[in-house]
Amino acid sequence: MKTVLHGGCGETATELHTDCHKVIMPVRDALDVISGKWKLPIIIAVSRGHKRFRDIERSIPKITSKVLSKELKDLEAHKLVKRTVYDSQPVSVEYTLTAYADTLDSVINALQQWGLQHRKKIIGK
Amino acid sequence: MKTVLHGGCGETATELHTDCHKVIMPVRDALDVISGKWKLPIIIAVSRGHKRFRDIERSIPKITSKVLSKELKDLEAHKLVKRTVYDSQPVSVEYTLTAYADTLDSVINALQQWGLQHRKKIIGK
DNA sequence: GTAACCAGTTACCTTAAAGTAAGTGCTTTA
DNA sequence: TAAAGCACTTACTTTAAGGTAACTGGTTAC
Repeated sequence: MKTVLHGGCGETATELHTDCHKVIMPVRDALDVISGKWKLPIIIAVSRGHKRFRDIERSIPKITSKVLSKELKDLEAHKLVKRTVYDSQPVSVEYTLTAYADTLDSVINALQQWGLQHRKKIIGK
Repeated sequence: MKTVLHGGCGETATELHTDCHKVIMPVRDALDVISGKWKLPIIIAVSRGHKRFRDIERSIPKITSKVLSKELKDLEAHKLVKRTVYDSQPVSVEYTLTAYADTLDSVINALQQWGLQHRKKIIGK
């Protein structure tokens, strides 16, 4: 995993630019972690109680095991998801959200609300 | 532009899945519109008062005119940005946010806040 | 009159994300 | 004992996003 934080640019910054960058940089940092088609859907699925690999897979339309496997590893590396192996018979694996993932709640809520009204706007016209 | 809304999947839905999809689908609808490296940075730049093409270009580190041109068209198609041509001498072009784009405020704020604390967490360790 | 600014466009190329399909090793159920 | 479930992996291909660089056609400032 590459962890990137977005820093300044090489240019002479005007007041407007400086102000602007103060918003753009953190937003890009956040997008680096959560953007892509699958990361938020996976976080949502796990937060709703889907803990097992196949269970998560079934709860997210169209996802494949290959993609799920890869994204879960990314999320684990970002400390958003915890993977626990229980050596029962047979061995079972559980994925849970970390406390850190809970801090994404406001982001998910904002996106959900916006997505809902966007859908209404699209359908309603 | 393709406008996609995420609908149900073909499977028999359990209670958990139904609940889960109610969150996943709108989030994916929202991500379809705003994800990618450049859309939110552009919206932020325009909202901060950068109206002219070259001005926006300069305010966003590393963006190129090709990408900016394409993304502005996308945003216009999604009714988030308005392009106005003034036939002064020489002709000037201005980009402004629509009222609809203002509804993204809570999304941008949530991402900015999360990005800031994420940056602190990464640097602080 | 030439250099620079504006608002882009064009062609080409690289990389990363995602999709397709099949297979692995293990276990439990019918 | 054959089928199906679990948790994945591997190999290959397609698609989309983004980057590089040059160029257009107009305008204005030096």
